Amino acid sequence: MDVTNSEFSDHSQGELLDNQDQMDLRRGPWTVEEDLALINYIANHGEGRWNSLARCAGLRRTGKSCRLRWLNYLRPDVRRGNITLEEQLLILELHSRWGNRWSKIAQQLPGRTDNEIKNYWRTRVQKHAKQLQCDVNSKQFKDAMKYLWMPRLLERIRASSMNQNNDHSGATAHVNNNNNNNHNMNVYSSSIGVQNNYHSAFTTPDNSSTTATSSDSLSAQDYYNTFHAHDNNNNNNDVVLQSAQTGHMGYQEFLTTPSTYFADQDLMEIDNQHQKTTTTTAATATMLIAQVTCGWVVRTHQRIYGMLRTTCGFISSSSNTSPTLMVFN
DNA sequence: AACCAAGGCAACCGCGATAGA
DNA sequence: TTCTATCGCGGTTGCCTTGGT
Repeated sequence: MDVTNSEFSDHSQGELLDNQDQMDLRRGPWTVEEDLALINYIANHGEGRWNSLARCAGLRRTGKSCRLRWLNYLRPDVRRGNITLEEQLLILELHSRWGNRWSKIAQQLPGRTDNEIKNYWRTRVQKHAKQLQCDVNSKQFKDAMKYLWMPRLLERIRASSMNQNNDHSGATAHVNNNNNNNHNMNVYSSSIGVQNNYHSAFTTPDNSSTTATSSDSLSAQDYYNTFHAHDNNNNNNDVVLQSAQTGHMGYQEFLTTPSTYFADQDLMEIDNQHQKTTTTTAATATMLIAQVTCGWVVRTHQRIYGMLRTTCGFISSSSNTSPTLMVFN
């Protein structure tokens, strides 16, 4: 493939290059040699000033191209591999909050790039919307995400966590090791404080067990169940209940799935104790659980559920737990 | 084995924001 | 204040892979 771009121009940004430079510029996939040149140069001189960096490194690429390659692929902390269930959950939740703010969303998933998340959204999430024959921004689709997809992800995360605990006792020890590096870690660090803690969570070697697979897709029956209910009754709560009763989740499990029952004021109350910033929605609970089950606190996340139940007025055997349990040692 | 369609993803493009001369 | 260079973001494109026929 001839990747030389004789037509390249980016004059709109004032990134002017002389004609000879433009003739020589390469486009398309990067070669190993180019990657090495970029890595070596940045290792010795640091990043920034991308146009001059490209020239000094002897790369026949635009500064933009170099920056993109570095940020999205070569950076040492880029996290490769499939999007995990926890990450999926976070993406769904954060997108519902922030929309297509890919960069902002990516900041909450250390090692993931905005490009990767954007691609995930466009290929996986929009596929579901297409299956539903509805717009990805429609209420119909958002309901499907909130009441089916996200609870399903939670269930799978929980199941995966259980398996890890049951299958190998080392899982707990590992989590504890992580926690040792994060004394007094606070689950309610929420979107602002998540990043540091998240990183250690993602280093859990067993997280591949929660990697996304094709089975993440909602089945046609799921859609039917949800929207058949929707057709019969426009009351959202009824839709939820019917979905729970007819879907894969058991009713009791459904009741204890945070995104289905959390009231805004409940979480606002909790969230206010830890940050005075954003309005917290029911879906925040989903994110918190995702964080919890990410690995740092697999052993204790059942207690979190208990606390959350208590917070929402669900009296259970775990109701003697209190919000203080949200701080881990 | 060959062809085709769909999916996944890396890379590119355009534009607005920002910094600094 | 204006102009230019650069950065960063979101949208889009197009190539490669995979799965189905």
